[in-house]
Amino acid sequence: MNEIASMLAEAGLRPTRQRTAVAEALARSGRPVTAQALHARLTRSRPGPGLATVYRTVQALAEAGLARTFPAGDGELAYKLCDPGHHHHLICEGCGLVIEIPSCEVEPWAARAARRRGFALSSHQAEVFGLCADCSGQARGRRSAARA
Amino acid sequence: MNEIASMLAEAGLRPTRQRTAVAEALARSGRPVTAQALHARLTRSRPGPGLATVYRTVQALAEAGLARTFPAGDGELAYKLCDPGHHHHLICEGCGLVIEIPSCEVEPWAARAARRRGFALSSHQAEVFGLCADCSGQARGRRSAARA
DNA sequence: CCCTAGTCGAGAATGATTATCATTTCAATT
DNA sequence: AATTGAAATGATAATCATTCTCGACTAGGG
Repeated sequence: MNEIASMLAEAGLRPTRQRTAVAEALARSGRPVTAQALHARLTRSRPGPGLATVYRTVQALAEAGLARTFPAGDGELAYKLCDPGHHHHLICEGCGLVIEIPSCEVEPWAARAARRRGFALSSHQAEVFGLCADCSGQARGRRSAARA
Repeated sequence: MNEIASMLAEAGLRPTRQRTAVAEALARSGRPVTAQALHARLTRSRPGPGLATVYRTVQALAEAGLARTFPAGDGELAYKLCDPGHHHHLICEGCGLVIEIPSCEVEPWAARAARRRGFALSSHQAEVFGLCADCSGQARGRRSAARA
């Protein structure tokens, strides 16, 4: 019934209680989360999936193309539920918010760059970093309004 | 005297024997290498810098802007000596060859994408993947010439 | 030559990820 | 509702890259 559950099923993953919980938590967060953080969040109060299961689930989601990985600070990996199609990301350096950019105007540049050096193009990848409206607004407000 | 040594000195890193060895090995390789691999290579026959020193050195190089990091397979980090300026990379999925692409035609797209969603642009990053001339040539040759 | 900050190195410690394997659950079927 | 084989789970141990510790060492200025 659940939207999340059917998404799992379509990817060939049995929608178990644990997997659904992991995928839901991932969806709820909306920004990249590490497996560790996810596990902590899921087991803070109520009992939740085991750590190994969380790892297995996020990896399965990534393999199925339903999630993307982001390098998190040190060498850790963070995961985020993403649309399966090709897209890029706009990432807020303040709060970690991630927005998908569907249109791909990078393609021609990538093709040209590859061809020019004798490469057979296979794919490309691009991310844009900055401060989201909220975060840059806060930064500006802190100067002028100095609100309590 | 050494070119490598003076590069280190300019970055505020004392050009010790160990550091120079690490930087030279990195330069010799020309493609991303993990700290582990670098250490193995440096100590295979002759005695070389300790593992901790290799880690410290590649990190220092990265912080100084003389090296870039690449995610290597699993969660490991690989390092490669790079020009300090802004550039992108063309990466061969066959042999790991990395070519720097200096011109940045991605900038306007990144700026537009950010502005359109209220982001204050701070930076962007892009990589192109494919097969280099040699690797795609081999793939083709294997079919037609089947050379020994 | 002596001093001091910067370096080194060997090995212990850390911490994320993965493997193990007995147990449980799924879901299709009887 | 009971059966069943495969898939999934979880507690824990094992791995393995990376970082820390701290005593020894070095370079270069005074």
